[in-house]
Amino acid sequence: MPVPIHRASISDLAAQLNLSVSTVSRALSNNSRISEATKKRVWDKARELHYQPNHLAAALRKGRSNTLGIVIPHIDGQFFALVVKGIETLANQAGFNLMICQSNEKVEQERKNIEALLNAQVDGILVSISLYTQDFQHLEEVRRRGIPLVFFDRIMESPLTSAVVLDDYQGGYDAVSHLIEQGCQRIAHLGGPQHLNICRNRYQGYADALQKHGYALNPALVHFSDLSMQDGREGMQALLRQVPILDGVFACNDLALVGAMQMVKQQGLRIPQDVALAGFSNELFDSLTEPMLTSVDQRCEEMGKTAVQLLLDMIAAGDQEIAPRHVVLQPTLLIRGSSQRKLL
Amino acid sequence: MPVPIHRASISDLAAQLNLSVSTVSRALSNNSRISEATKKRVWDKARELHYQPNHLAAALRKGRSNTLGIVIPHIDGQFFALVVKGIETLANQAGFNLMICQSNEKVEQERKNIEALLNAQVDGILVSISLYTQDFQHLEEVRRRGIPLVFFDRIMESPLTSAVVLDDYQGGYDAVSHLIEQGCQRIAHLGGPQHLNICRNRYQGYADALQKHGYALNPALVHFSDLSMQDGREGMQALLRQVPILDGVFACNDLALVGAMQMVKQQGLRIPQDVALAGFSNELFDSLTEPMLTSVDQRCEEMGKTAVQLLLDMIAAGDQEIAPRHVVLQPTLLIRGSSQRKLL
DNA sequence: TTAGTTTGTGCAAACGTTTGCACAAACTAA
DNA sequence: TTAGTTTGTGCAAACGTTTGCACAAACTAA
Repeated sequence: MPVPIHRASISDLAAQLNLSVSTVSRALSNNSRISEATKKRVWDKARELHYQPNHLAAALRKGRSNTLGIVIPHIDGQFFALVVKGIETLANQAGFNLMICQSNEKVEQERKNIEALLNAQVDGILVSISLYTQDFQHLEEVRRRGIPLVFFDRIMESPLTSAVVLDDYQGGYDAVSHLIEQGCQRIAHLGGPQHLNICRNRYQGYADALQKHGYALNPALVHFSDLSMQDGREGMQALLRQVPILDGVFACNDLALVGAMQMVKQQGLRIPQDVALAGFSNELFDSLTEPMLTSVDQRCEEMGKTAVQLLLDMIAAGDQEIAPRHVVLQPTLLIRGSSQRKLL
Repeated sequence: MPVPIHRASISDLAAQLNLSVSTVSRALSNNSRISEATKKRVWDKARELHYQPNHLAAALRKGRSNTLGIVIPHIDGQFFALVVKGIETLANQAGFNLMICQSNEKVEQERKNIEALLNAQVDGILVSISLYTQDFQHLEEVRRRGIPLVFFDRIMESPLTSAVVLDDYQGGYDAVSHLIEQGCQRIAHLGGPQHLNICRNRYQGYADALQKHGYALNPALVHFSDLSMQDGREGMQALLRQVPILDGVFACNDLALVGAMQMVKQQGLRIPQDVALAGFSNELFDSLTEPMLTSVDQRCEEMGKTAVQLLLDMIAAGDQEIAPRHVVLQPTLLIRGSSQRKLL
C-alpha cells in the first residue's frame, strides 16, 4: 500500500500555482478581494491535490478550535445518550466537533475531564455534574479562564452560569398528583442525593403535591440512595416494612423504580392495584416491563439542543459577554400501566 | 467577573524567569538536560501562573494531536455505549482524547464524520459502519492518508485493515443449538441486512446449527429487516402466519426480539412454552421483560478496549507499518426465561 | 598545564494557517 | 494629462509549541 508521506498544504498549492500562500488562503476562504479566476484555479488545484485544511493550524492562529467539550456522568442509559444526540446534531450543523467525556460519576474523573478539555482548547463546555460533585473549583476555573460554560440537567446552582434544566419540581408534583388521583393514600419516595438540584426538586415536588392534596409528609416513607437498580430494590424492601403498608411509589429515576418494581412483585403485591408506581426519565425499558412504567419525560433532545444553542450564542458573543441565561423546560408525564388503577 | 485576557504561555514563563523558551519547554517536559534547580524554578512559576500547555500548538508542531476519533451508528442502546466506555477508559489512560461521531445509520453522515475527524487531525480512527454502508471510499481514503484505522463489530471486510469482532457465527450457532436442546423443532430467524458481517454470520450460525442437528432450513421461517422494534413486531406477525406454527425464534438483535415478543404475547401464545425466544446483544432491558430474554452477550467493553489497543499499537508503530490484525472475541450465551422450557 | 567530556542553556527554524498592511496595476473622473 | 479609487496580490508576522544544533562553562583525566 503506497503511503503518501506528504499531505498537501496551502504552500504546496501556492507553489504549484505561482501564488503566495496568503492569496491561496484567501481564495480558499472565498475572500472577496480575490478574483474569480484565481479562486477557480485554487479550487481546482485543491481538489487535484486532495487538499484538506489543517484545523489545528487554523485553530492555533485564530484562537478557536471549533470544538466543543461535553462532560456527562455516563453515556449509557437513554437520557444522556439522547441529550448528546441533540447536542451533536446542532453542533455539527454549526460546524463544531464534539469531544465527549464521561466522569463515571466520579468527581476526580470530572476534574480530569475538564482539564483535558481546557488543554484541548475547546471553545466551550457543556456539563452535567456527577452524583458526588459538591466542590466546584474545577468548574469555576473554566469561568475564570473565560471559556463559555453551560450546565444542563444536573447543574451547579449559580446565577453566574447559564443552564438548561427540566422543571423537575413540576415533574415530581405532576407524578405524585397523578398517583393521588388514582387513589393512592400512602405514597413513598425513592429519592437521590439532595445536594443535586434534580433530586432535591423532584423530592420537593413530591412533598408539595402531598401537602396540596391534604396528606402529611411521612419521613418514614422517604428513602434516599444513589438510585441504582440495586438501590431501588433495597430501598423498596425497607419501605415495605412500614405499617400500614404503602400503596404508591414515586421514584427519582426509572432505574431505581424498576428495582423497586422487582421487589414489589417478589413480595407478591400487584401493580398497580396494591402498589402504583411512577418514575422519572422515560427510559427505553419503561415500555418493556410488565406493566409498563409511568414516567416523567425529560425532553432530552430538546434539552441538548437548547444547551448547545446557549453555548453557541456565548461563543458568538465573544468578548462582549452576555448575561447568563436559565432555561426551564416543561416535563410531560407519560401515564402507563404501572400507575393506572382507574379506567379512563 | 474579572476576565483574564491572557493565558500564560511558555514565553511568559521564560520572560519572568529570564530563561529561553526552549529551556522552559524542556523543563516542563522533564528533559534530562535541564538541571534540577532550573526545573524546580520553572515548575513553581508554572503553578503560580496557572500555566496550561496549549495542546493545539504542540500537536501542530509534533504532527500528532493525541486525539482519537470514533464513528458509530448511534450511541443509544447498551452495546455502543459500553464499547465507547471501554474505549474511553483505555484511551484516557494512554493520554488520548476522544472525538465521538454518530452516523445515525446514514452513509452520508458517516462520510461527513470521517472527513471532520480527518480535518481535526486525529491520530487514529475507530469505526463501526452504518447499516447501509456498502461503498467504502471514505474509509479507503483514511487508509490512503496513512491514518491508523480499526474497525469493530460492524466491519468493512478486508485483509488490509485491522478489526475486532465477536464470533457472531458461534453466537448464532450457540443460541439456536440451545433452542433445539430446549425442544424447539421449528425455529424462525429474524435477520438483518446480509451485507453486514454481523447479520450474515449470525444467520449462518443459525443455518448451520439447524443443519447440524438434522433440521432443514426453511426459507419461509426466515425474515429479513432492519431490526427495529417495529420491524420485529411486523416480522413476527408475518412469521406467525406460517403453518405449522413455529415454536422458537432466534433474532439478530434484542430490539427486534422484544418487538417479536410483544407480537407473540398479543397473539396469546405463551413464552417459552409455545414459542421460545433468543436474541443477540444482551441489552439492559433483557432482564426487565417478562419473561427475561435469553441473549448472546457481546463483551462490549472488552471489544472497545481491544480495538483501541490495536489502534494505539498502530499509532505507536508509526511509519514502520504493522500487519493488520483481526481479533475475534468469543461470545457467551446468557440463558434466561424466554427460552428455558426444561427445568435445570 | 592541555585536551576532551559533560552539563546546562539558548538560537532559530519549523509545524500550517490567518491577516494587517503595503503596493502595483488598472481603472475612473475630471 | 493628473489625481484618486478600485482591484488583486504579496510580505511578513503571528498563534505556542518542539527540537536540531551550537556553544560556553565546568568538570575530568592525563
